[in-house]
Amino acid sequence: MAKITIKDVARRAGVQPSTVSRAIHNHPDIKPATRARILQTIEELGFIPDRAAQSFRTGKNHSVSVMLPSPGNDFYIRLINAIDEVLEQHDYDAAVFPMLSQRRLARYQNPQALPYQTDGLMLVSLDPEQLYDDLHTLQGLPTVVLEVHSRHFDSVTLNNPLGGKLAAQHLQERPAETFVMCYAPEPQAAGVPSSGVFEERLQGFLQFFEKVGTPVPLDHQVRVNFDWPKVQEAARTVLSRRQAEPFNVFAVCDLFAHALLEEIREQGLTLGEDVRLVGYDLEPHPSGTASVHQAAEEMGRRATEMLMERILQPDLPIRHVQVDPVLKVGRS
Amino acid sequence: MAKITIKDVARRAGVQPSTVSRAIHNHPDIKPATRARILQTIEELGFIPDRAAQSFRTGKNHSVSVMLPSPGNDFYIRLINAIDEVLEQHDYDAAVFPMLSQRRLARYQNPQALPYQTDGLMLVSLDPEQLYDDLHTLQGLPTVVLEVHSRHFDSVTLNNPLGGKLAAQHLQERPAETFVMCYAPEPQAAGVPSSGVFEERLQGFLQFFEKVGTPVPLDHQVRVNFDWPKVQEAARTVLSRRQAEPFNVFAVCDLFAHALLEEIREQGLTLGEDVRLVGYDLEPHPSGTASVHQAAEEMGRRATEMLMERILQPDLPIRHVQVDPVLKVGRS
DNA sequence: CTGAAAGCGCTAACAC
DNA sequence: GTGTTAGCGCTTTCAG
Repeated sequence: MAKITIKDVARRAGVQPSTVSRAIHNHPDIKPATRARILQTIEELGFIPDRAAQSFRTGKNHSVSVMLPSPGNDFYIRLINAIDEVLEQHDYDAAVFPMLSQRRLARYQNPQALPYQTDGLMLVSLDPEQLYDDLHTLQGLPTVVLEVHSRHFDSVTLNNPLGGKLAAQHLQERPAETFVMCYAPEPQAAGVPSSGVFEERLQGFLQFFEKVGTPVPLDHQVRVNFDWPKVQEAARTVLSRRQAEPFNVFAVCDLFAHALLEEIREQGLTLGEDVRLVGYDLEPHPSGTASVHQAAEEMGRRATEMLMERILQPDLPIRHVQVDPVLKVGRS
Repeated sequence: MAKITIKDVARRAGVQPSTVSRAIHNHPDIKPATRARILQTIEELGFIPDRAAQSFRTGKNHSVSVMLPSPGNDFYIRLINAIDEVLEQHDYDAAVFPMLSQRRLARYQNPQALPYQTDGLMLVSLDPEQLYDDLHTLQGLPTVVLEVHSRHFDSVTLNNPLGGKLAAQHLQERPAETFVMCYAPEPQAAGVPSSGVFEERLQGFLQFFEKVGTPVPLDHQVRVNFDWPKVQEAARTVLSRRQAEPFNVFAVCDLFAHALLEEIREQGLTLGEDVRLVGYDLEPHPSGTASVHQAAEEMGRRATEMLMERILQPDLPIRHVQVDPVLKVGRS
């Protein structure tokens, strides 16, 4: 029961190993009949090409690594699915590397670590400058950065200021007292997602209202970090500061929106009537709310296509793509 | 700027390639001085061994795949960290494959798919019999199954009946009307975690009370699936059926416990006094509750060690390990 | 269209 | 303790 190699197939089919190789890879210069016969033999013997030998020989292993903070939230799942879809078309596969621990952070400083044993790397919500002590770790590995802008690598970012602006426009068409629940940056945990995106959303939001001459006062901007009890408290604060119904709220991320939704329900307010809430990537999308929809799918597709191109042509100039969100309005 | 190989190092250090190889791998039969000189040269040239060539040659790539339903929850994070820790000691690395989509499910039927290009496989909360149309997909790849029992592979399971029993014991020491919020299986989504674990917990719980002569009546067993609004409703149902305080509740999973906690808070009840809640792997662990603590870390460690052993000795008999949970009582 | 042959980079058995 | 050598399985020229 020794390993079946390309030689065994060749012998059995009465051809040379090189011809078997051509058959496997749909090489044009092969007579269909020969090809069919070889594939037949492959079936019979249950031959499976040795991928280690293939990647050794060709220098490609048809896989890419996706590094991200910690998956499981809806945005990342949609993103990974989009990536998978494009990769599949290129006959590639994705391995996921969630940066769950300090141990991994340290381990992956080493250029020999597993994530870099692929043909390409996608860094999601991770800033390479913060992640790596020395960018040299990536040794010229084809890389594209998602959700973060980078000078050194291809990148796909979301137009966060536009997201804020869309939220603002929506609310401005429904004039009322307007609040925003925004993110208060903390001492940065090493290598984790740059909080810049929330600030960008906020600024896009504030700037719109400034331009139209109705700036959002400071005490209508409630800042909080990601500590759930504090988030709940902040949601209560927002509601307590309102003068009357209806009033408007923009939540820069879904965690904040969920806290608000809970509080709104408890106080017996009606969404879309008493309070107009605009969230970010709300899922499920409750009626009576609006939500800036992040184009996770488009971001994933674009990034994957860029990566595939760079794998084929490593010397391409660096490219940056920005993807626009759209506003989704729940039917009320 | 051609690729630096072991030959370049050998030439520069005035030795043969084989000696360089020995230096890299801490082979005992090498003079410390020679070794030092070679390592020095490796530094100078910035040589990095070609992993593709190494795995081709040795048939090992020092990595294992971890397949799981969808990560992100606390249990899987703890598990992966534990796995990482043991792997690191063996100079191994883990690649994670979350089964996020039907596409992946289909793709990974193919024995040539990426997850199987490693030295070993860990299947977490996934039953190989359901996952694979044909177990032959795994082609004798060293495999260990976690959280699911398997006849064909090494496995590490949690003692779920004991978990239920521990919960029951705890509540029985605090006599009161006792409820349980348990899982109602739905038409099974293909390949996803067997719901059996919840049933096992429930049965352990019920059997204990039966044995001590105070069985839990049927209308005190509230069944619900994983749909959040329905879970909230079920939590309300539990509370509405109580006759008086104090009363006891066992929640077979953290989702249910969270719904109960929310409801308890809203009704202004006091944990540990009005209501004694026993959850499963509650995180954070609120005071006034008890929680069956699943030994994610121990499970991860044991499984990884088993896998390492099997990689070294593929012909070992199949082994099954069961890990006991412990009850953690929050200080009230 | 197919065959012949070289060799990718590394390791391990054996020789000395 | 180190050198010599063969070869892992596959792809890819180059010849015919």
